[in-house]
Amino acid sequence: MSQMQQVERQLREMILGLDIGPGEKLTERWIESRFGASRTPVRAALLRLETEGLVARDGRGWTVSPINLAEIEQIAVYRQAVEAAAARLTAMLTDKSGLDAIEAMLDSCGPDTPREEWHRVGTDFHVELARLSGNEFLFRAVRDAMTRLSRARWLEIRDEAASARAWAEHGTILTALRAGRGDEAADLLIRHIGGSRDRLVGSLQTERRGLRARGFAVVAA
Amino acid sequence: MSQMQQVERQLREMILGLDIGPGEKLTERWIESRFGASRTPVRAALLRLETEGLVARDGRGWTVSPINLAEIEQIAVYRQAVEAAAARLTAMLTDKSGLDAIEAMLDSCGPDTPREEWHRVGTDFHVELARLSGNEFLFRAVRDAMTRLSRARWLEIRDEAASARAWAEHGTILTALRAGRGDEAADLLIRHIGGSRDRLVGSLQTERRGLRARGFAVVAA
DNA sequence: GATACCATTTTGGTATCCCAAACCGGGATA
DNA sequence: TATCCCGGTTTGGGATACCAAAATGGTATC
Repeated sequence: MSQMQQVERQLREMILGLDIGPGEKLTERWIESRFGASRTPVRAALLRLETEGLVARDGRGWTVSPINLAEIEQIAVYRQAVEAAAARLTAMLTDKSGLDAIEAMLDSCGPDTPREEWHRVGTDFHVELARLSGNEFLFRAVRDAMTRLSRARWLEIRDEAASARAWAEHGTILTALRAGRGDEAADLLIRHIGGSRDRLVGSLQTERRGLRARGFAVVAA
Repeated sequence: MSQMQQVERQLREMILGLDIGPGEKLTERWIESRFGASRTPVRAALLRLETEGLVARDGRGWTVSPINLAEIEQIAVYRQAVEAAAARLTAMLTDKSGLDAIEAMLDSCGPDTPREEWHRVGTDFHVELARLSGNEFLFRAVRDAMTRLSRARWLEIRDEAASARAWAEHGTILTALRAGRGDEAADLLIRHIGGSRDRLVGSLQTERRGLRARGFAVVAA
């Protein structure tokens, strides 16, 4: 694997893992020394992460993108559009094996599953569903949206009840899809995403003070 | 403006203007000498154009993305999802001045308007409509989709009747939006995009032999 | 104590150099 | 004639040097 890809992957992991806080300044030279690569691959990695929305230009320099509540709300609307469309396509599939795989993935999460895994599976549910649609653009849209939401979702304070409800909603969506009821699945998905957004934004607004205290930039809605 | 941005803009224009044919090989050194910049800004420009889908990796090297009929059909589905969502948002606006501006843009095209201008306005109708939604992600999605479609739309053989019909559809969509009938506008938009896609793909399939003769790579659906 | 100003350092933008791998063309061979 | 092989050339990936602009920090001034 090329160094550019390595730098990109490691830097993305540090950003998504909050090892570098939202809003923090980045210098090409720091990244260079941190990962033992020269500026050429570093710049390439930054350019790509910029298109992913994980890094942003700040004047002449670079910044880890802040958590942006307005953006989170806009992404929810965007997701509702593309995930509903993907669901309608997926419901028309005759081969249900893809749905089985997604269900197995959901079922693999139990009470003792680490939080990290819940986070990943909760993301992959949506991404893999979009992939099943067979439409590359819908898939990328969902994947990129979930990437942008990743840090916010990680910072969210989720109560047990909310998590259980979300998982139940995933189940009903799968059931509708398996039965070929695309419109119903789309509708459920839209409500599910709306609910997620409300809880997410609410949680972050509550937590805002604490997050700022940790040095995380949180931009208001 | 930085050289990277200049190279990016000029190269994009050459690709969209078919000065460099779809499928053609690109070398960083050729671009470097062509635009009088060094490889650093050239590489940055290529990385960005890659995310726009105008340029693709070909093994170790670079290629101008071919015209891809399968991609065009997938983009249509994607557009239907995001443009319908944008239309529903736009219909809820109380301020109709944005719609007035779009209508004025449409009206500025007359019988003696150059083809280039029709192409641009036909694109901007959709992009500006999405911009009015106020949702940055829907806007970018439409803008990027239209960019990817640009070359194919330019190569399309459009008969007078089809163009007139498309323009009439634009008008009815605006009317529905102005009246706040978002669902109707969304439905009209979905049909409009579907019709565009059918004519576009049909035209390209008919033209395929001729396009190949011009050295343009056209990938089948 | 606050502020304006200047010297120094840092930083991103660019040009250029090196290298290993891929590519290409021609000649030998079957 | 078709195929294989080999060496020279090209090419992208990476490293580094240089520069102008921006940030920084300390100092003199009010």
